[in-house]
Amino acid sequence: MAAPQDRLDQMLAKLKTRNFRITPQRLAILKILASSEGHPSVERIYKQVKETFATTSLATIYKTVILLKHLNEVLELGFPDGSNRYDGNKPYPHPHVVCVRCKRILDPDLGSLSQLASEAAQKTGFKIVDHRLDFFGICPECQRKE
Amino acid sequence: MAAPQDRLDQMLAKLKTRNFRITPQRLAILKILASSEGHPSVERIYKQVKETFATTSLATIYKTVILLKHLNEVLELGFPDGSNRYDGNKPYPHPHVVCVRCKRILDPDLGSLSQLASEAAQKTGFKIVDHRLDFFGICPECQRKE
DNA sequence: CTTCATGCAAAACATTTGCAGCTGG
DNA sequence: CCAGCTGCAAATGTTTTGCATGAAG
Repeated sequence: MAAPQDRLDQMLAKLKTRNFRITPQRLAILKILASSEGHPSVERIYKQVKETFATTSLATIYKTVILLKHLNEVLELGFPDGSNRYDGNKPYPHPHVVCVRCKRILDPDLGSLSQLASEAAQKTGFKIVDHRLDFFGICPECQRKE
Repeated sequence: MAAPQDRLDQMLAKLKTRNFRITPQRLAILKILASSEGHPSVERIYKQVKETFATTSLATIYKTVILLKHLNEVLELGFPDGSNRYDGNKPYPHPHVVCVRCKRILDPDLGSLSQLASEAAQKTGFKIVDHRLDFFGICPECQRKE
């Protein structure tokens, strides 16, 4: 996984290149996303930013996250129940393992996924440009609490 | 793929077993879902049902779809943009190929997915109970229109 | 300085809920 | 008959939008 500082610098560089401003609020959001081990939700980011900037609004978080998504600097993980989680650490498609109890999300290193993608392309004639792979289950910690 | 008639019968059987009533509206919804080649949205189901029952309400569609989801007779596919699509034909997890242009969704037959699941379980210690695999791309028809 | 971002509040949406009346079994 | 379903309308919850003010560059 990339060092958080690297990711932060990459994000900042992209914003500067595209002439978007670096505001204190944005910087705070970037920092959280760049080191997002926990794949935070918008609400979680909001609460963290408010610890530093008490007047920050949810709208600002949404606007920034959408901006970063369009710049391909954050990966959006939407779930059927409407919850959205964000990964600024690895902003490209990759498999996830989601605990259905505590909602923690991990990134396992899996081989042979690209193989599946070409199989899908071959069998359907689609030109594949993106993917999403989630496994749902119960994490070791929650299993212990059973 | 199961014959639509088989799926319809299975759904009806499950409803009867659990003592849920077979109303004309429900029957119409079941028929659509049982033969859901197109992975319809709630809105799409609503429009189709209204052709037969003009006074049907959206709430009824939602209630029925949620009921079927809880009975494991329909698979819900939620997407980050908030759109939900339903598959009553194969109500168990399976890979999808989604056209980002026309939104059509196909079911490719892919091997070696269970292999990935065990790899994920092994590497994370999770007890895997469900999964979701989507490939996004451009279908042959939309490629032709390029 | 000028333009863009912020933050508030209101709007927009999709989905859910409450409830009176209807109807399947 | 009568529990459960329907359909309406109102409520909900989340994300988006408009706009006046403020700050980045």
